[in-house]
Amino acid sequence: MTERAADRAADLAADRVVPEAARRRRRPTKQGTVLSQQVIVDTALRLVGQHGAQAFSVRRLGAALGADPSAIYRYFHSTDDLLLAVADELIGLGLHGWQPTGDWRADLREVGLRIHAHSLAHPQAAVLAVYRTTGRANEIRAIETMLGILRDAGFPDPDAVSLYHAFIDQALGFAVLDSAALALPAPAQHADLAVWDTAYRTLSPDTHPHIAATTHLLAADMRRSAYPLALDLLLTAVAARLPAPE
Amino acid sequence: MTERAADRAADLAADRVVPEAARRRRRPTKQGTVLSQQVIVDTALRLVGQHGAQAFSVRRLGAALGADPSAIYRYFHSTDDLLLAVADELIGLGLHGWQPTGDWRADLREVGLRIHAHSLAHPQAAVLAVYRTTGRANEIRAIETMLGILRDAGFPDPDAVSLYHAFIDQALGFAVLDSAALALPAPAQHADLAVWDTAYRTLSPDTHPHIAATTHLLAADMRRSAYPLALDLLLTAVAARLPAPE
DNA sequence: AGCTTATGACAACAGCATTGACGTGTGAAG
DNA sequence: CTTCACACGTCAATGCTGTTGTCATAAGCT
Repeated sequence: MTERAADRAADLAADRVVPEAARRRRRPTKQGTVLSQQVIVDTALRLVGQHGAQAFSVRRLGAALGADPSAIYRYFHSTDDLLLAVADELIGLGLHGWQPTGDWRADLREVGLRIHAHSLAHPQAAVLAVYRTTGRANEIRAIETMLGILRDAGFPDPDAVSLYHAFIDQALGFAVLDSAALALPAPAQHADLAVWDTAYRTLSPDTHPHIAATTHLLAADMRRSAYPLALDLLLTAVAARLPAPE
Repeated sequence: MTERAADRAADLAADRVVPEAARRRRRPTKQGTVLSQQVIVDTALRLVGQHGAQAFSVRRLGAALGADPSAIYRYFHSTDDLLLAVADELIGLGLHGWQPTGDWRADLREVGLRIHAHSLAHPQAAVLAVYRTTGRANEIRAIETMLGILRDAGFPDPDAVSLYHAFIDQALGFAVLDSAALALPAPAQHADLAVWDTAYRTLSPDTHPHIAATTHLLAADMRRSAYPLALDLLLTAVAARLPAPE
C-alpha cells in the first residue's frame, strides 16, 4: 500500500507485473481459475459488495478467486494499484449505456445522479477509491463527456473547467460521504442513525432551542441523502452564470 | 473496529471502560504519562498529523503516549470509538472562537470555509472520521449554531433543516475528498497530480477535443480545491430561496 | 493502616500485506 | 513433433495489525 505511485509512474520498470496486453501464457490455478486483471477486479467488486469493505483483503480476494493471494501481485503492483482499477471500473459502470440529450442541465443532473447512485451500489469500493485520479480509460471518457456538455452549452473554457471541477467534486464528495455511511458495519450504521432519535431528541429547548424545534424534521431528513437537493442548488447557480447566447 | 456501535449504544455495559467523569484513580504509566481521554485524543491527532494516516495504529499510539497499547482500551471501547472522539475534537477546533455576525450568508460561508480548512489541517484524521455522526458535545453545538443561522435568517423549519443538511454534507464531502488527496503518501499524491500533466496532456484533439482544448486550464484548476466555488454557488441558490421578509 | 479494585503491563492470537525462492506447465521456436 | 525458456501460480516467511485474558500493583476510600 505504500509505493503504488512510483509503480504507476514507472509502469515498465523491472517488476513482477506484466502489462495486460503483453500477456501470452495463462496458466490456470490449482482450483482451475484463469486469472486476468478483469477477473480480479470483478471478483473484488463482488467480494466487497457481498461481505462489506472490512471483508476486503488480499488473502480473502485470493480465496474468492480460487488462487494463492500472492498471485494477485502478478497482475497489480499493490493493493492500491488494484483499487485504482476498481475505481475506474465503477466510473465505467456509471456511464455505461448513457447518451447526452443536448439539454446541458438535464444531462449534468443525470450524470451526477448516476455517479452518486453507482457509488452507493458499491459503497465499500467507492469509499476506498472514489477520490483517486486514475488516469485510466473510463475516467478519461467521463471527463471528455462532461467537459463537452459544458462547452457545448456555451460556457467559455475557463468557466467550463472550473464549473466541471466544482460539479464533479461535489458529486464525488457526496458519493464518498453517503457511501461511507452505508459501508459501516451494520450495527455501527444503525447506531449512527439512532443518535438522531436519542441524543438529539432529549436536548432541552432552553439550551438548544433550534435543535429542539426541529428534532422530528432532523431525524427524518438525515436518513436521506442531501445530494439531490445540493445538486439542484448547484445547477441553479450554474445556470445563472451561463452567458447570453451569441 | 467491529462492535463500536453496540458499545456506544450500551455505554454503561459491563466493560473495561470507565466513563471519564467517574474516574478516580489515575495511575501513571511506567514512563510517567498520566492518561486521560483528552491526552489520548490529542496524541492521536499529533501522531497522525506528523506521520500520516498510515502511521495511525493502536500500537504506535501507545508508544507515542509512553504506555502499553492495551491501556488505551481502558479509555475507549475500540479504535473506532477513539476515532469518534477525534472527529468531535476536530469539529470543536473548527468552531473555536468563532461568533456569528448576523449576516446569514457571510456566516454560513465562514463556517463552511472553517470546517473545510480545519479538515485540511488534519487531513489524515479528517479522512478517518469526518463522515461519522458522533452525537458528542462539539457536534451538537455546531448543529445548533448552523440551524440557528438559517432559522434566524427567515427560512421556515423544513427548509432550514434540508438546507442545513445540504450545506453541511457538501462541506464535509469536499473536506473528505480534499483531505483524502492530501492524506495520500507523498509519492502517490504527486503521481495523482502528475496524471494531469502526462496522461491528459497527450490526448489527441481528434479523439478528445474537449480535453485537448483545455488541458492547461485543467492541469491548473485541478491543483486547487473546488470548494470555495461550490460553496458560493450553493449559497447563491440558497439566497434565491429565502422568503421575502414578513 | 488496610482493603478493594481500577488500571497499566504482559503475552498471546489470529489475521494482515508483501516478498523471495521454487518448480511446473505453456506457448513459441526449430 | 520436440525442445526449451520463462511466466506465473504456489509456498513459506517476515513483521506488521487490533484485540483480549491474566496478572500485579498502587491509588484512594474507610
